[in-house]
Amino acid sequence: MRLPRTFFEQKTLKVAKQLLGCFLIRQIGKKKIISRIIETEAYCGPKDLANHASKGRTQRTSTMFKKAGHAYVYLIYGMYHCFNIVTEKEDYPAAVLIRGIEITKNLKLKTNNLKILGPGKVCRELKIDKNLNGVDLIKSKELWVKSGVGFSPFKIKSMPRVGVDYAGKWAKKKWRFTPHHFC
DNA sequence: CAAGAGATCATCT
DNA sequence: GATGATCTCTTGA
Repeated sequence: MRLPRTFFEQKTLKVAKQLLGCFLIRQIGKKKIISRIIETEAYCGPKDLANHASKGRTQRTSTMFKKAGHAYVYLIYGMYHCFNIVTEKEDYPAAVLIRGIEITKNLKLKTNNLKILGPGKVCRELKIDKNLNGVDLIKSKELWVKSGVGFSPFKIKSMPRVGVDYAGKWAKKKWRFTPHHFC
């Protein structure tokens, strides 16, 4: 079933971990792309210097201040999009970046699946662009998340986030999550 | 195989 | 006018 808003209103770190193994559904016209989330990164609140919104509310980051469950999509390095899901309460800037997915080509989840690692590649594969910025994943017919089998919490590996060296001590936080067997 | 540079533009100063 | 939550290709050992 589709994940309810209450799921995304939990603590960002918890959402990031629980999203692993959930299904990400992208509906384009009559085509449906079903994928499973296999890597996430947490961006928690205004104090997190790696978070765009740590410098305050601007036009770009205003999406992150929305209610939990909205999509935050932005363009990076002029050519790649990154897809985040807003978490926690309204007016609190926090989000989970979707870094990696696995396309499920058949209903059996074992083989024949294509792994997409890297936020830029995820968006290219799912045709996510800034038109989807601000979309409500609770209501959207184009993009939403379903609960999945999930991975055991004990198999989740955490590591430092990527590309955020400028964030000082926040850069060392192990807020990047992936199931253990993908490392 | 590792390392480095280029592509390319919305957003903020 | 500078820069970035990236990716890919090219270079060179």
